[in-house]
Amino acid sequence: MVKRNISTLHDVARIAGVSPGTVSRAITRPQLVAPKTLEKILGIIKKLHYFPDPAGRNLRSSKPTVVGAVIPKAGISTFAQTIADLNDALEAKNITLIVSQPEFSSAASELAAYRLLERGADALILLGDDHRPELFEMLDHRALPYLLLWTTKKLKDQPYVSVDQIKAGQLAANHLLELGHQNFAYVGIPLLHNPRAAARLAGVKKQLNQAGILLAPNAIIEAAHRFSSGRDAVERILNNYPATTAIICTSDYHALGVLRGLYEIGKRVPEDISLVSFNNNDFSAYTTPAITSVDLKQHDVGIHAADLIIKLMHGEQVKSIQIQPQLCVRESSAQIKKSAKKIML
Amino acid sequence: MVKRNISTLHDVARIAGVSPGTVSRAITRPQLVAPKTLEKILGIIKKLHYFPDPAGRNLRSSKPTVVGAVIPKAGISTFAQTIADLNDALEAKNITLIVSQPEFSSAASELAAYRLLERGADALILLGDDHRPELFEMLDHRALPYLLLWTTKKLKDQPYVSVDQIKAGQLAANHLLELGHQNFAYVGIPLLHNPRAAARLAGVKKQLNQAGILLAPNAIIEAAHRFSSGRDAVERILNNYPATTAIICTSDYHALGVLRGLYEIGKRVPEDISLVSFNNNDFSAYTTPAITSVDLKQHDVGIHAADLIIKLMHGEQVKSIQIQPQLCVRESSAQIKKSAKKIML
DNA sequence: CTGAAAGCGCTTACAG
DNA sequence: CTGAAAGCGCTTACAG
Repeated sequence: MVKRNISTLHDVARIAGVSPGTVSRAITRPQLVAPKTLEKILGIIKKLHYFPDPAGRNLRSSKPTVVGAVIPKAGISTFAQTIADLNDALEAKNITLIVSQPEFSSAASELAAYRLLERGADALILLGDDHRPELFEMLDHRALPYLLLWTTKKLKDQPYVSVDQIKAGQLAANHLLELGHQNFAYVGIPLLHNPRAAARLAGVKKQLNQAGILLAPNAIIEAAHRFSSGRDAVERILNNYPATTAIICTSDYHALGVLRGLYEIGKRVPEDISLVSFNNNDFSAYTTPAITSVDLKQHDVGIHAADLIIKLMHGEQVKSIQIQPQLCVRESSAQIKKSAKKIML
Repeated sequence: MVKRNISTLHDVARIAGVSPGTVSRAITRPQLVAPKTLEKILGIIKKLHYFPDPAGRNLRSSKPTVVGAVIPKAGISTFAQTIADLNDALEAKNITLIVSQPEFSSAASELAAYRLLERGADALILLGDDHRPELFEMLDHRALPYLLLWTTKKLKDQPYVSVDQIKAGQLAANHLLELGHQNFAYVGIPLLHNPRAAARLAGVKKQLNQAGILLAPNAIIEAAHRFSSGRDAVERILNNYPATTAIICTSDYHALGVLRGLYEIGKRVPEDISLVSFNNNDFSAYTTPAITSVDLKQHDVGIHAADLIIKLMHGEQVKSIQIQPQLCVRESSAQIKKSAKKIML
């Protein structure tokens, strides 16, 4: 271990010829200190490069200063933008964010939550709503505020910031229906462990069903959340269901892979096949063709989450937020060709 | 503020009928405690959901547990992957990473560094080598270990994990030279504030000069680090320097934009123009055409950084690491066409 | 193997 | 406006 050589509040007090209490007040509530004393103390603080040891401070004051976030890995850094936004917004309020990104499993998440608390988290941000009740009992018992992100169930008693995933699915499907498509395939993250992706698919099905269209089970391809899985899915789609004229991808990562796969076998997008996806990643407007995508508003999630968790830490009541997704139409989706329609009929 | 309701070490001791010291030992050095006592204590700890308050623990033991990282924003989340890798590797050693992403300026970085220390950082990771000496004096004075990431100067006394950016530039230029190109343009991040991008460009120029080729000043386009800037640069390139057959982009973000820009004006890649870039982002292998890119090994940087900062926190000597970049040839670069050669002669 | 005691660096009523 | 004192929750020699 490295030996430290740090001046303490007592050092400052000794040199300034005042009591430690006065130095403490000079830092935390300067209006309580006489201007001349204050000036002298601040000068010494500056000269010594002194600042309060957070351990001592926390022990005494118990103001919440640390938010822990459990954000499981989802194959690709899906949530990087939200984490960055959250970090920025919390830092602006002098709150520290500590993040744990365990593998995707509820046991690993729960362990990660405990570890964050042991490392000093005063509040917790958790992904999804698939947690054991014991975890919430413990949080309640310790009166630890927490916030759920990207939940898919309607929660009554637990504060959350979520995106209407069903609506997102409906927007995607509706867009393609309006363009005249009737033969759909779907490429998605394995649904079992991802209620958000499952909800998007549910929205897609719902909208298709309203139009009297059934999404055939073998037209649903589950694939790991990687570009390569998207590419590899293309062959299976066209084998399983050659009439496909529209593909819906559960994320832009899949979509870029699918785009690549279609290019490799010589299918043109959108002339032969239309493609719609979710997330509206930063790259989606610049691929060729640019990807039509439903924006899931990651940025807004981060901003609202910071806002709500801070309020919760201050003991305030809070209203959960359901964010509305937004369709961004680009080049990968187009009116179905008459020839394709004929083949189908 | 929320009121807490947490059992302390004293509560555990009281219920177990032992002294607080014994409970502390049961947690930190169980081999010093009699098995029967230990069992009883651990049972109560479990029942009470007790875990030690890190504030109390830190105050007393002064073992380093928190690493702070100052990673300025670079337009896009360039460093997200490295931060995630670093976080994972540190978490595995029970070290907490706290990150600050200030705007790109050395004053903002220095302030961020101080803020991280005030929030409990026991060691610091800093980006680049453009820091005021006062910062290092302060760190030395407090015996705080620190590590520099992505430096471009050769440092003797300061530990760093860096990538050989000049070499990266040379690899890119050399690849295109071998393909017969002689008329180059460059699209890059504004060089003034980005020594890494500047070093890559220096490598490019060096390699070109060895081949007797001069990169014309108006063939160097500086652009903000966004996809759109890459796209917008295309027009300027072809206006400034119509003979261009090869474009080097300082990042894959620019490259995707440039690809898009070239597509929009009807230039084919690589038939008309070859494109080489840096970073080897995850999407680069899946665009159409796939982007030839020099891998800057972000993942390795994160892993090595975690390793070194942990050693430094334990007071160990450490050898700085210079990572070698690696060229990944894909579809965006090709042998120059004879016709293009003729035009140039 | 265990307990009593001191103390880590701070903050905060309390008294003056 | 300031000081003396208590104490936040823990760990760690020290003594037994």
